[in-house]
Amino acid sequence: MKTEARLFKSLADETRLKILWLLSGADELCVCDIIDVLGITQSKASRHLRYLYHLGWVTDRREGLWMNYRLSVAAGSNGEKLLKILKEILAPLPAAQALRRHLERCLEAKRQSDCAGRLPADPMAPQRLPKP
Amino acid sequence: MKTEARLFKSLADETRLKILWLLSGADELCVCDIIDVLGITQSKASRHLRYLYHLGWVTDRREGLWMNYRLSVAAGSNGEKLLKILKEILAPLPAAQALRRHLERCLEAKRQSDCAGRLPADPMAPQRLPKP
DNA sequence: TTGATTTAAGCGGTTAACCGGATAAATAGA
DNA sequence: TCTATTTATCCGGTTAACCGCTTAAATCAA
Repeated sequence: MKTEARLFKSLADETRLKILWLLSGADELCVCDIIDVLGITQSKASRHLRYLYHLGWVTDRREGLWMNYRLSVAAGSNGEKLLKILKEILAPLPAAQALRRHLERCLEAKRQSDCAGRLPADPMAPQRLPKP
Repeated sequence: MKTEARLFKSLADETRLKILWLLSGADELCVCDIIDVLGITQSKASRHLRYLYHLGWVTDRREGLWMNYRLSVAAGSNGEKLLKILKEILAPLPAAQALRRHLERCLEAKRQSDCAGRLPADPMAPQRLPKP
């Protein structure tokens, strides 16, 4: 039953809760998205994402310099059940809703400003603007 | 969201998981029941039960020397949802099933010997009031 | 009152979790 | 190649969690 306690422990941290919440509303996010939206240090974001990765909550996908993470819970698994409850618990919270909106704003800003330079879509866009 | 992280943290301990599991299969248990079934120290059992009490997982009811605890999750609450998932997660585990059987054996022994297990090995000693 | 019994809480010690800052690794472009 | 950018990891320091032992509090019987 130590395994099950560890599963709950992976949800016993506010930052990880927020990360899972954000990922549950976006198909894929990179580390710098998490950094921007949550306003946390790079080491903190990366550490928690690797933590979730090693526990099987997320998968990683490299795309050039960026590492993208997305939720990965098998249908019928304990993780899926817990994630469902987690969403039910967080959904009514104003703080959680604000986080979702903040994420959308950050993603939109990224699309417009530059980081579209990440995608080989627009060769006319200025390459890699400095981040604030 | 700190509150929600704390809620998951209350399940991030193997002993508390076992206690909730036992309580979910018995209407009421006293501290010494937990001690016997889990084979843990008195301070450990009491500490975790008070922890669960202060978080609203259980209620207490004094009955003479004994303090009885029972689950207390409001219908539709986050706690009720989590408890449901917890039971689904633990139910198929052999360790959890064995725990349930062990609890039944302990309770049966207690019923038969009329609390003898908790008293000094003196058959002539005055009997304490039997528990309903 | 005294003594026995159960439980809660206090006390120190150990371990684990979390953090920020620094560094290393990986990648891409010049 | 060299440089810039992103991410992962390492390093230490701090805090929080958990534990066993002990003591205090509550209860009941003699």
